[in-house]
Amino acid sequence: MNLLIKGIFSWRLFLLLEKTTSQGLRATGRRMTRTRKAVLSLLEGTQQPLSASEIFLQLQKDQIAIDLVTVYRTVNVLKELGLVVQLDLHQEGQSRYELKEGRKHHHHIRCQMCGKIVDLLLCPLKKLTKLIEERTQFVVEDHTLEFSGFCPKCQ
Amino acid sequence: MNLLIKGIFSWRLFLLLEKTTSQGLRATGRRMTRTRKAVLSLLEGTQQPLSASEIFLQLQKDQIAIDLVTVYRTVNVLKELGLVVQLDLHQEGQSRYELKEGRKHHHHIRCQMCGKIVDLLLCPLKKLTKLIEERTQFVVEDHTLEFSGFCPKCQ
DNA sequence: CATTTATTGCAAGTCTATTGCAAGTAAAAA
DNA sequence: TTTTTACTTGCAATAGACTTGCAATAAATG
Repeated sequence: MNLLIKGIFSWRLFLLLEKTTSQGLRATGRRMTRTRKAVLSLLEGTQQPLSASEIFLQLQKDQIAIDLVTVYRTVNVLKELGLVVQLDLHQEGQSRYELKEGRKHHHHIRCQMCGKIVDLLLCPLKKLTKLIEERTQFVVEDHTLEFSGFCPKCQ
Repeated sequence: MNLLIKGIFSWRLFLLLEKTTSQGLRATGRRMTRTRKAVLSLLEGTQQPLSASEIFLQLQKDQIAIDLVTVYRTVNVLKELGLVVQLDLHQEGQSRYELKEGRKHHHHIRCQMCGKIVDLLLCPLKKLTKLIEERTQFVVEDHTLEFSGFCPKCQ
């Protein structure tokens, strides 16, 4: 398996690709391809959640030719496999994607000025979920929580 | 002022239009028009938050001809005036609008099956906001919180 | 009721994302 | 290794939500 995407080797990336191939793709009759490796590699090496067009542009910079359509299809496959989380942040008009692999459930805060996104490593909603289920008679499956404001640089 | 939209008179609607005109529109050099009355009237009489196209279609049913573009412009004006809140619910791909007038800050739960949206008359995030400001050094301006799951009918 | 200028409708455009299909290619079978 | 199978990709076209330009319309004011 060719791991030398962009000429950079990462042990974490190797494990991620291995696991994705054997437990994710192969198990669902899918294949590990050049483009899927490239997208996984990029997401693995990036802090901020990326949009489809950002992934497209970054890979273009890295001399990896992938159609934008393929980026959309790829992140959707990775989402189905549970490897990637899709974020629909308020007032962004586009989705962002981040690796879920090995990360705890968390939320985000976004700067209204520069768009910087920072992880919030907390979730205060477990108790609240029960209360809501009692009050509304819904079965709660998911929640989204997002803060926005001004980051230190933009205040 | 013609209040007889759809031939139905409502005292609450009368007060809303009066207040909107004098304190909102007039104060910002804007005008109370047939279309703004119609949109306000519809939102005032609806429980669920409505999307632009839903507003458009409902007004068409009510024999009130308003262009979809005008609906978008109208809800944006009402949003600027602070009379309407824009909701960008997860996985909906479109914004919804609800009257803010006279309502407390609240959040929503949405059925993943039928799309029904129910108000949650609570907000557990006041204390959390301070903690987040301390941890991230952001100044928090806003937050969004949304639950999803299955409503009683769809379970 | 005439004037001023905000507002509307229509057409066209933007942006994000999806779909159909022929060509390309990874993985299994021979 | 070669062949076969069918999953993937790129390209073009399309869909859907929303915006913009502009001429025509219609509120508000004197």
